[in-house]
Amino acid sequence: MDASLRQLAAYVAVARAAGFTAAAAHLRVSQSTLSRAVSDLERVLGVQLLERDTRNVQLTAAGQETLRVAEQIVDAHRSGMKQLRRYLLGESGLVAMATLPSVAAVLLPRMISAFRGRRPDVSVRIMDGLERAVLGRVLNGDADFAVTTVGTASDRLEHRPLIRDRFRAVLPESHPLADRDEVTWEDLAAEPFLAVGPESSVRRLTDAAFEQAGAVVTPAAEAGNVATVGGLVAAGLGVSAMPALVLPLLGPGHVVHRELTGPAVERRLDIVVRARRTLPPAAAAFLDLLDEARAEGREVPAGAAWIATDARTA
Amino acid sequence: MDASLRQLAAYVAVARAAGFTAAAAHLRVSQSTLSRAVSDLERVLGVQLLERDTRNVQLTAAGQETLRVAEQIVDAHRSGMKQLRRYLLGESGLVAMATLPSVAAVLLPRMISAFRGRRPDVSVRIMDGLERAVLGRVLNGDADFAVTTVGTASDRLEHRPLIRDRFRAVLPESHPLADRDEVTWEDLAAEPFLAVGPESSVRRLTDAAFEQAGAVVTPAAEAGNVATVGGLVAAGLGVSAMPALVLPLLGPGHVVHRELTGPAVERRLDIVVRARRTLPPAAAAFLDLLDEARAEGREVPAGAAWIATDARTA
DNA sequence: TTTATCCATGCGATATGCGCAACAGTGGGT
DNA sequence: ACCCACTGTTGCGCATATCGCATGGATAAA
Repeated sequence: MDASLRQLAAYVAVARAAGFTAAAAHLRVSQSTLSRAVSDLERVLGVQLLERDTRNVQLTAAGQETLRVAEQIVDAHRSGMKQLRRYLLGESGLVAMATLPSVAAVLLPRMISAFRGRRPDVSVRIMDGLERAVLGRVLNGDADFAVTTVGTASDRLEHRPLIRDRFRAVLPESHPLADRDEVTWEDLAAEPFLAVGPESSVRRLTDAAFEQAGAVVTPAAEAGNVATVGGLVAAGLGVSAMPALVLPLLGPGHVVHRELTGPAVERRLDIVVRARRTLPPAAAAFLDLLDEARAEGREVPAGAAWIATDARTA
Repeated sequence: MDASLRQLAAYVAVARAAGFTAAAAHLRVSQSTLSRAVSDLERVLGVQLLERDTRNVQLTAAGQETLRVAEQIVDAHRSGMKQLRRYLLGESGLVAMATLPSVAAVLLPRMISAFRGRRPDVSVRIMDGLERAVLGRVLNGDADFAVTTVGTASDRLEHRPLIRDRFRAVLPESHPLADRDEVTWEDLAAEPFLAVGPESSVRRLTDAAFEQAGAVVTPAAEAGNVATVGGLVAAGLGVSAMPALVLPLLGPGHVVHRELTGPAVERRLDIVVRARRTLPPAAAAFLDLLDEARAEGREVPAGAAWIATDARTA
């Protein structure tokens, strides 16, 4: 007892073209098809919609009303499908990413800017936090993916290595070590070391670096976030080591940074997605953009470097 | 490349019921049908919409968006069809009628009131004017039908006699003829006669009545509308004759009216519609109401009387 | 381990949709 | 007055879509 979309679309075309032949040419179907479709619609509705006058067709009163309604329905379908197509092509929708504050502030902005330049109708949501929280966002579905370090692997997550981020020594401006072009972890171990809190993935890596260098370092002080540590360094309380990408977060204080040699210590930033789960198209498009930027070797903040694609899940 | 309504509706049902079996029971179709429909939709869109987990189904991100869109489309179709059904049943829409002022003011109000009581969502538009204008409204389609006198028949119009409206003598309160219960056209012919303008259908009938009575009457005065004529009568300038339905329009002036005997003169009010043209459903419903009122012999203003249905086109 | 439940799929019957070709009505041109 | 060009309708056959039944594979519950 319901009119089909096909019948309604056919009717709209015929009514607008004021003729079956013209409408058929417009829709690229045979004229007899339209004749039947409209005839069927009239039969289904139980009303005559058109006054056929061999020369041209005219709408009856019921035809007018039916045209209004049919246009609404057909338009709703057309615009809905268009909407959906755009979404599925990643041209609309939302990219929800979780990431570390440093990545959010230093690495992502240029990526997001490029992305929004190409896909202005896609919203980007960034949820920054420490590693644990970031991975939690991905696991519970709040975020489509994460760009973060990964301490312990989970079989519910998949990783794609993205960026290598070298640690650099962070020193007070007037510190003796600041005279050198490069310093070693042993050099740092000999100074009062200012560490970030144990929640931070950076802390895990500095601890490991010192251990690897055979040094036992007890932090002279700890702070929850890197900017605070930077402040402590600027105040001359000691030295620290941080990945290059976080350095811009330290602000314009009186600190300098130098290359860190000896054991090359770096953090690896991975793209992390939920295992066995397809990404929303817009998110996939964003990741494609990252891959593209990597393939083109597009510029990345100093101290960071792309990791080639063929280096697969670790 | 477009999803069919059937696929979208199936998907909405499955997504809402969170399962194929439950949705199938709800839609009264087999489960396999839904399985295929959703599968087809996924194929058409090129995206997985549901995570099938043998126990229950979950929406993917694309599934969420598709559900939003599919609901819009399906709702638009459902509500559109409902709208249309109501229109076709005459439960919504517009009744546009053209009629004479007296009919509009005296006969129709009770009919319209009854009609709107039953079909409150139908608008009623009344266009009043003199016979020529009224018929013009019907001919050009402004009005769905008319209730009016018809001087000359047209093959582009169809008539259905509706109401017989007897002429009555209209006299100044203190006029000698006012002492009688009834007067004749000859009586009136002996008095100064006050006529409505030649445009009015009433004028045609009074002229005919005098001629039939063998009297030659030259109006003592003419006025464009009956209320003015009533005023002239009240002022004692003469007498007149008007159909019963017109009398309420004269207002509470000092005029009286009496039965007019001799040749029984009446005007016939017809329902007039365009030939070979189907009425809008709401208008048809209104005419049905009139027929029903006639069949039940429902009360009609004094001086007017229903004309039986079997008295066909004249 | 067994059972019940759920979704996917092969299969055959049927309905629907489509274009071709032939037909029928009508207005303009000759 | 006649004919032609154009319009919409309809019969027909083919292709495909749609449906339900029956079946199979997988998994959670008993």
